[in-house]
Formats: sequence, C-alpha cells, structure tokens
Amino acid sequence: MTKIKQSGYVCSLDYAFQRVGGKYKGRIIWHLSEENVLRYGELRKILWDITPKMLTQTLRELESDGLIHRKVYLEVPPKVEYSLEEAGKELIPFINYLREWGETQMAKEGMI
Amino acid sequence: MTKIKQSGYVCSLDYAFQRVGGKYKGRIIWHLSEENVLRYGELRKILWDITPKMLTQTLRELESDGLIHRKVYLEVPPKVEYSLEEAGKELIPFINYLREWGETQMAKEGMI
DNA sequence: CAGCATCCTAGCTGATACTG
DNA sequence: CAGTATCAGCTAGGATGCTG
Repeated sequence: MTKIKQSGYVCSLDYAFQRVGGKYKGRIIWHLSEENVLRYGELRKILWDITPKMLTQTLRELESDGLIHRKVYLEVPPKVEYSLEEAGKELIPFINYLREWGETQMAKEGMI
Repeated sequence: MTKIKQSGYVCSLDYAFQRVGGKYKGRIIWHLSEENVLRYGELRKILWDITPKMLTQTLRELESDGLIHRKVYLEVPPKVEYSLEEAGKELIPFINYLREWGETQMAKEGMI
C-alpha cells in the first residue's frame, strides 16, 4: 500500500494545503468541476503527464479526504466515474482564482 | 547552493501551485498579509516549526518569484524586513478562502 | 478498462553547527 | 540578527510490467 501523508496540522491553512497541494490535485479538481463527471481513462488523457500509479494514488487521497466521489459500475469492462463531493465543489472558486492569477502572472512574465 | 524547483509548466494552475505550494509558502504569505512587514526573526518565531535553512530557502523562492519584497538595512546588527509584493497581495483572498475552507473541514471532522 | 505490484530516485525537508 | 554550510533522511513521484 502506498504511504499516506502523515497527519498533524499546524493550522487550518496547513491542513488545507495538505489536501489540495501536491502535483495534480488542483488540476483534477479543476477538470472535474468543468466536466462534472470523468472516467479514469478520461482523466488520464486530460492529465497527459500523469502515470497510472500517480493518478490512482491521487484520486484515492482525494476520495478519502472527502473531496471527490468514486462510483464503480459493476460491468465488464469495468467503468469508474469520478465527480466532486460538496467539500470539493467548495474549492472551485478558489481553484479558478488561482488559475486566473497564474495566467496573469505568466502573461506578465511573457510566458504566454 | 540549494537546488531550486525546476520550471516547466503544464498550465496556469500548475504554474500557480508551483509558486504557492510547498510546506510553508502559504503560511508565510498569510502572516505577511496580516502584519504587513515582518523581520526574519519574527517569521521564525511565528512559523515555529521551520528551520532557518527552510525559512531562508522559502523566502528566496518567494522573492525570486516576485511574491515578496526583501528589504535589507545596512546596520549592525543586521535587519531584514519582508513584505508582500503586488503579485503576493493578489493571493490574499485566495489564502483566506483556503484558510476558512480548512477551518470548516476541520470542524466537520471534529478536529477543532 | 481501470487498476496493482515492484522497484527506484530526485529533490524536498530536516538537524546541527558555524559566521559576517 | 540573519543568515550559511554540511550532512543526511524521507517520501512524493516515476518507470515498467502485470491483472481481474
């Protein structure tokens, strides 16, 4: 089993960053907010730079933190859909704000 | 010299997270937004769990990313003050939003 | 299709001691 | 006071191959 980040929070900001920090969590939440529901394979295509291991691991963390919902269809071939839970939806404005801030900054630095 | 995080951004959200992610950046920005100006030693006291090395390293990254300003007084004993640049100030709403979200979540989980 | 299992490593983070 | 320098560990993240 993959090691799960240890708990122990210095403050609520620390707590929050441990939940949405990491390399892919923000982007996953963002794409889920845009599409509502995404399958594992779709996420994998959208986050083209992620490995299956990291995708699974990140999704599991988001799930156990109550930010996303994982719906398994008992079919063959398998089908799993991911969507935002309430706690995750509450992060959408924050994610968008950060995205816009990033765009502005990149524009200023002439990266766009 | 300490290694600096490699560049190469997938999108603006990725870019943004590389700038405010990490273990202490959010908290530093937050405290600077509350106090306006803080000296090195004051930050060290407030972020009681940080080592001098990490504090310096994190401050340097924030500085070279244009989020904070470093003002050196040529005195003995030395005095250095840190404050938010414009780009950093623009992150305050986001930081506060995230803090509040964290508090709500912690309350729900009975951690407060 | 949606994942596990295994092995591996870069670089983030830390402890401790020292300095202009 | 405000840092550096050194040494060291951990773990987030990656590569590759296999499976229900």
